[in-house]
Amino acid sequence: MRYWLFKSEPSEWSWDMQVAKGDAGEEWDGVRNYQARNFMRDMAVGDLAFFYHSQTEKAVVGVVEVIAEAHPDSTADDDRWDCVDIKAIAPFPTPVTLDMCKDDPRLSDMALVNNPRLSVQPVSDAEWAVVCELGGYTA
DNA sequence: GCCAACGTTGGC
DNA sequence: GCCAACGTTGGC
Repeated sequence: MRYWLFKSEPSEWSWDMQVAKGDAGEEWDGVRNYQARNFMRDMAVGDLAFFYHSQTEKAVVGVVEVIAEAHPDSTADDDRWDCVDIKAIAPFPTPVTLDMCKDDPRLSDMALVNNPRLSVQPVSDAEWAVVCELGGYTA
C-alpha cells in the first residue's frame, strides 16, 4: 500500500464536504495536470492519503482512503483526464500546518514543502509516519 | 492583492 | 522540436 496527499482549496472542496459524502465517497475531479493525473493512475484501492487545505488554512486536516481506481473524470470535456474516488476516514486531532512541515527536518524532502503547486503528490512511508505523529493521529 | 514558480500552449 | 507567451496556482 502506498501513501499520497490531495490538495484542495477549502472554498472549492473542503474536508467537511468530503466527510459529508460518507463511505460513498466522491471522485477527485477537476485535476488538469499530467503529473497529478499520473499519480492518480498509480493509486490502488485501499491506499491512504492526506487531505490538505491550501490557501487560507495550509494544513493537513485529515486522512482519506482511495475507494476506486482511476477512471475518466466526469467533469472533463476530453478523454485525457482520469481521477480516483476517495472517502474520508478520520480527521486529524491537530491539523498539521505547512509551517510545521517546513520546520521539521524529517520532512525537508516532502513534495508539499518543495513543490507547493503539485495538487496530488506521493508521500513516503517515513513522511506519512512523521505527519501522523505531528497531527496526533493513530490509525 | 501581489508576485513568483511552474506547466501548458502555440507560433515558428 | 524549441522557445516565448500566457494562464494558473498557491504562498505571503
